[in-house]
Amino acid sequence: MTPSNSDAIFSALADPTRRAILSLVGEHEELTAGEIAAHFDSLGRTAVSSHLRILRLAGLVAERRDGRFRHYSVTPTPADAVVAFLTSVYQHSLEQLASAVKDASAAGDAPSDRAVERSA
Amino acid sequence: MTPSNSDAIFSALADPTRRAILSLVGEHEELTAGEIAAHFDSLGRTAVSSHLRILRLAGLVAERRDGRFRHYSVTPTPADAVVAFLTSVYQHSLEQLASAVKDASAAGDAPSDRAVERSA
DNA sequence: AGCATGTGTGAGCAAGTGTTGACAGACAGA
DNA sequence: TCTGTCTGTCAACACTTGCTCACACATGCT
Repeated sequence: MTPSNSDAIFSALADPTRRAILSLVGEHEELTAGEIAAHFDSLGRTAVSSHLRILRLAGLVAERRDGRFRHYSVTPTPADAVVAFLTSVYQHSLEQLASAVKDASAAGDAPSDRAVERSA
Repeated sequence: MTPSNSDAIFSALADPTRRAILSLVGEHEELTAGEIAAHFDSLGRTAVSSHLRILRLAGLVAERRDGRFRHYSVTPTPADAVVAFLTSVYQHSLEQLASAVKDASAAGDAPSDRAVERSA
């Protein structure tokens, strides 16, 4: 029994590169490791591979092996731990959070991590 | 202008101790640094102080100075960056996320980080 | 003023994390 | 089968992070 899955999830999310990878994969149906690595010039292939491994271990991405390729996709229901935590902390202002989610949903267009800067 | 606030937020959330502190503070209106430290026997007072500083810098907790005491409380609208990111990644299964939030809300009782283990 | 209390800060050390380079395995095509 | 491509893993390095100890600052009480 590992202590808690949320540890792995939050640790995985802590790294900006991994969040970028997750965003990138989320924008597509599936991406191969090579395609992902191609998007990060400043990063070596092995580095991307390592990040992918961590994301996979955290259950945030799924891996599908197809010949010599490995296709990655975001796991559909992964945010459980995150939502559970947010709930436990912000239960008081939960309606606010819910409406924030709704607003974000209405926006439709993926904000992409950078769009968050406005919340400075 | 700092590049992005989400970095600080996700980094702050990456540490289990800090999440525990955040949960603890969230369960109360306000807590002094000493009260918070008292809840973590395995942790020194200065360690808690350091975590508090990181949480404060990330904008996750607010500090109110009252005499020689410092009262900490969770910031009401901090999850913006988290929600924005989740949205960008899971926009496809966003309704699911919204309903998860609603369910958690309905549960009422704070799950507390540990309750997340079920999502293994 | 003097002392006790509540709390943050800086130095130093132990542990963890990310990146790179070299190597190994799996598969497709000739 | 042989070669090239796609990808993961291992060892080593530098960097970052968290913890403790000692000290400093501010406030309240006597």
